[in-house]
Amino acid sequence: MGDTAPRGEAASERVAAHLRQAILSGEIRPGSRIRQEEIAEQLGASRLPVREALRMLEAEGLTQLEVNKGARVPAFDRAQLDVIYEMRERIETLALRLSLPHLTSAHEAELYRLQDRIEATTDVATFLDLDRQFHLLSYVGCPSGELLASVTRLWNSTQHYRRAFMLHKAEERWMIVNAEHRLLLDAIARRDEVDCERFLSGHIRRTRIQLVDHPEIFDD
Amino acid sequence: MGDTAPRGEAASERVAAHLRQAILSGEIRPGSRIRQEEIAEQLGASRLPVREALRMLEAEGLTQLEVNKGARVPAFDRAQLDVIYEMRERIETLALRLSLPHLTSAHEAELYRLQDRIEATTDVATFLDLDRQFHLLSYVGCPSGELLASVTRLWNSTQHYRRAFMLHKAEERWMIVNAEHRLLLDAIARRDEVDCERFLSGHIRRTRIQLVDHPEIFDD
DNA sequence: CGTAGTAAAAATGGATCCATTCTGGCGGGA
DNA sequence: TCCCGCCAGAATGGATCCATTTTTACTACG
Repeated sequence: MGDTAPRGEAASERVAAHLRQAILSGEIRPGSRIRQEEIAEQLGASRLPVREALRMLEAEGLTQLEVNKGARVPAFDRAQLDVIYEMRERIETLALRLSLPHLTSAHEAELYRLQDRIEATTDVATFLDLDRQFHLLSYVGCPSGELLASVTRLWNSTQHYRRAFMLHKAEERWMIVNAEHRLLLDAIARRDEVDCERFLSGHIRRTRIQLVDHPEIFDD
Repeated sequence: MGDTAPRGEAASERVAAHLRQAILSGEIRPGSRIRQEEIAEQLGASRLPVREALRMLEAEGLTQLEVNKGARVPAFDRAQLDVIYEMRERIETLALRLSLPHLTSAHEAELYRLQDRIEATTDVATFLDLDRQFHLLSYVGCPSGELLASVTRLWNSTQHYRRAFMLHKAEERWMIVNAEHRLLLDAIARRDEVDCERFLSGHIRRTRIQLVDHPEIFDD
């Protein structure tokens, strides 16, 4: 290796972090195969921590491993993505409800700051990242690690299709998302459970409907 | 090794199957540490497929791995289990709704047969196993693998606490569960989405409330 | 010309060995 | 007496090497 320090951090976690970034950024596309020794050589590690990392990412919904057939990034068709969004609707509204009482004013301020940055950017990659940060931050008060892990898995699974969608209908989508975020933000600031649930489930439902209506997104 | 055939099946999957059974049956209790070489020696394999298996089970919610600290079976307190049951309420009603249109009469017959066996048994371990089979079978028509995996994870996480609960309040719980199962079964046979959702969410909610009300279950 | 069979190449799974990190018990000092 | 630090044993993480499976490309046959 010679560049990064093996001290202090587990090699498998470094590999996992690298692959996680590569998959979420779209560098590695859904359906494509991930060759262990290719990654190992690329990161200056042996194949073993790579296998370990691929298993870690499997628990996060970012890879799928089959015996003797290697690892792939899972790909979804319209029907499958539709279900994932219905899961998001139910899981994330629960997460927000449980998070709401524990959100501090610091969290609130950070949410507003994130939304300002979302409205300021014109870059799709930045938008996707900030949008993800925005929602996940709103769940940060949630006292259940299991629930947060589920939410993260769902976001991981949808990441690629959100990007494909934004690349098509960016300008229109931008405005809708921002309007819905503002409504949600104010409901959060008011600690209004009912409005939070209403706005969030509506936000996810409308995204789902629009997303599934674009066949060109699913050209794999 | 010398006893089991390494042919045809991956060693890591054999190890995973063994550990899965051991954890779900309560042989390995939540919170307890799982030593890699102990399992490896016990099953006549090296430590590598054991690590692999532990990672697989992590994706199923049956183990938790920490760097340099080994693997543990996750344990939950009352608040955490409460959240898991709220997730079950939302996720499983969705799974049943999506499964319902694809259930065949053969599935129905098998569900009735399972319920008959549930009512016939007096053994807690058998009851837990059949109850799990009953519910998971009702979701088998669900077209989404992600959703089924989520449901399975939730059942894995609750398994130990269901058992602890049944060991305490068995006779009372038995009758309630059976009554609720019969209502659910008939709703499934009628393909009645509304009643299915109502009976299932009620079933899970009442189980949650009773379960969380028993502090002795959480003595770890 | 297309397809099935086969063999070489590549990729994955597993075992053994070594390095690093955690754990637990002991002793010394405040 | 209690607490902190240190040392030995044990457990985990990683690297290299070998076996098995998959894949792919080539050849031969229909």
